[in-house]
Amino acid sequence: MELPSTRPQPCTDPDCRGQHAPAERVALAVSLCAARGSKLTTLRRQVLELLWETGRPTGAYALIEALELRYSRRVGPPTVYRALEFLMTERLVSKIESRNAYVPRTHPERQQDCLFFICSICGASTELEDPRVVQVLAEDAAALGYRVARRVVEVEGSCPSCRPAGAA
Amino acid sequence: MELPSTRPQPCTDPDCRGQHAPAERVALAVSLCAARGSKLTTLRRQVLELLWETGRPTGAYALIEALELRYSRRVGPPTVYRALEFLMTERLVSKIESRNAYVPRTHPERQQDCLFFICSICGASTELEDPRVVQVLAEDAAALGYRVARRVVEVEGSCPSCRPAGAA
DNA sequence: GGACGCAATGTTATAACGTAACACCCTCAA
DNA sequence: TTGAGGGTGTTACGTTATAACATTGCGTCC
Repeated sequence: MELPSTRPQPCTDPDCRGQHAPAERVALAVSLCAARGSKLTTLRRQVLELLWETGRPTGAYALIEALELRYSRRVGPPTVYRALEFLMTERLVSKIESRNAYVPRTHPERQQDCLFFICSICGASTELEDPRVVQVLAEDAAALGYRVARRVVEVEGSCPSCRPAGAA
Repeated sequence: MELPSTRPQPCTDPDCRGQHAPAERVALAVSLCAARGSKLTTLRRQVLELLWETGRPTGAYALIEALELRYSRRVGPPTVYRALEFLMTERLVSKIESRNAYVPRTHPERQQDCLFFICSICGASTELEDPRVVQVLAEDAAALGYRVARRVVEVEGSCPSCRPAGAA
């Protein structure tokens, strides 16, 4: 069998063009939602901003606290969960199932679920798209007669920054 | 690049030899733990039996109810969670993160984390080992400088039995 | 045999995560 | 203007998981 030879890009992506600051990420989301005709309300935008600014997977209740701190906005759990649901539907956010936490997606315009590498020491996560994973899982699903609706691929480990110089 | 050509086996495995009934699964676990010098106590064995008998991912609180029904044994959450922790350490059980549920593993003697296909209609899950997934994730991890400790790969979809005759 | 050590389990309480149900409010269109 | 619908607020509760400490059981060493 053959797999696509595309290698993963940890966001050295051509269409990224260095638009990596939280504000730029959010601006992209705003225009994307405008184009889609979906409503990125203030609350939803604030949640997305917080996720970008935090820089790591964040739980719903931590977001509630952050909304209070950063925007002096007191909301209940249902409110935040509804915002997260919207953001996930729009592919602006993914849930890290193994952590009950949420991360912003770098490429909301793409359809495929992506992979996440999560550092168990610092808690940071790295998003990746790898067509080879998609391909292999599709083959396995076909062999089992499964129709794929959603992929959850999360690799837990230690990131380079947390394993300085030569540690295994 | 090349990947190992080994194809996944949905438990048509040579070393399975048809030992697929719950009692046989549990017997295997008993001898495995004996060989390892780890203590598969009554409680832990009962939890494992229940998981095999249920035949699908089961939550901790459902196990508490099942222990009461099946063995007239009343236990609190910590007790069951500790049993599950032991069983996971011994690789006799895996957690399905996307469901907060637990499944018995068909090949506790193997080290690699495996993949799960989960039917969102009937709730059943199918375990699979696919060295290609391991390989691809290892390559991605290397590219990012990550050291892999644990893989969570869960594919949600619909199983053949739940999509009769020709449905996409 | 008794005292100790240690692992396993039991118990209580609570933390963390998530949702149902209903109220309110704002906007937009007829 | 009024009614419909989507978004948010509020209350209450359901579900999942763990901390902290008590008890039990079992083997070992003197």
